[in-house]
Amino acid sequence: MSDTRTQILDAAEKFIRRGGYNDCSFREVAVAVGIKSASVHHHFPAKQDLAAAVALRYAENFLAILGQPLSAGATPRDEIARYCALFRSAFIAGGRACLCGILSNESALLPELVKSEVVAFAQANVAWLEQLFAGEGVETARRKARFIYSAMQGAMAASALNQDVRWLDDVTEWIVRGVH
Amino acid sequence: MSDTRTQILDAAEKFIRRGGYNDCSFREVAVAVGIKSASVHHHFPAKQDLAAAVALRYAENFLAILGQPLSAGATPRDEIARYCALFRSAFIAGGRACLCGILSNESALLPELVKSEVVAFAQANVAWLEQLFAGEGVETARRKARFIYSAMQGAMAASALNQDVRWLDDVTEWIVRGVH
DNA sequence: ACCTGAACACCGTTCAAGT
DNA sequence: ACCTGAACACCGTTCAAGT
Repeated sequence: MSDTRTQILDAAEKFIRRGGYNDCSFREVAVAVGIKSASVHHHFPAKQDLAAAVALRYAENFLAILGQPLSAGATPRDEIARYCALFRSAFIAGGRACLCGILSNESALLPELVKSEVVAFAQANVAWLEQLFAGEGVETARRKARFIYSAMQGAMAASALNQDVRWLDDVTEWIVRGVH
Repeated sequence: MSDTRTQILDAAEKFIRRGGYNDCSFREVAVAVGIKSASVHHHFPAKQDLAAAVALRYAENFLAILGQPLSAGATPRDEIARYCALFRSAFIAGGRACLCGILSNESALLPELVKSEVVAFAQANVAWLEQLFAGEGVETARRKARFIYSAMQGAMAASALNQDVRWLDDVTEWIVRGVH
């Protein structure tokens, strides 16, 4: 049995992935955990604290799975394929878009605390990808990295919208084939 | 002086682009127009009717600007550049992501009526792009089209998140150069 | 430390009532 | 046809009060 704080984070992540920041309510989280909504505020003073904690936990887990790029003799192309596959399995598992992708498109309405976590996630992703293109100059590396990250986030949104993983597959296919 | 219905659509679009579906409230729309919130329901019975009408108007305008592809001797590369530039100017004008891109990432929480408008927008975009690659076989054309649409939507979200149009520029640069 | 009930100003929606 | 005030069940947040 996990502690109350973890249960709150689990419930909040589920609701945010269901329908974004506004679709996650303290009252619904409280029911899922088995406490009262006012009690949730004891663990996370405001909603932005809760959402920021969810985003941080998601980002740390995502980046931990990515690990160090180009280890064990993997080629850049191998690593790009692995990167894309990670998005695919995240979609298959959750049936929905990347948590930080969902929050990205709500950026205009997000409290500053949540937004900065999402920005950090995007920057960490791009930094990881840039290492794959280190030999090609900073500008090209940055463009390629931003391009792959953007395409995967867009494909995730489209797959979620159409409830069809083949959007992700089509985009992945073209990225792996075309970026060289 | 435009009619009440148009004023409601204008206000609703502004609020949706500010912060998504949930950040657009009948009460705030009513204040912007100068009527009471109950009166807004006379023009649009439920919130999904209002949001669907906003999405439809946005899509029709976007597709009208795109027009017929490959007319006046334009090459596919010209048209791709024009397509990307349209997203850029939409971002510059609104300072925010594509209205249908914002709604895409909220797809899980959207009422069916709104979701189907967003799906139609995505399909119309892909259909337009597919015509640019008509000679390359249906599967390649579909992959390229989905890929460009996804990358631009993701880049829009990233530009809005970071308040920096250079995300869009970097991705556009790579698409125009790389898709051939 | 952790939880609670009650209150506040918000929200979408409904409806009987006005012109 | 178009608008309105009042009510309903929701929301995030606060706070005094309990253990």
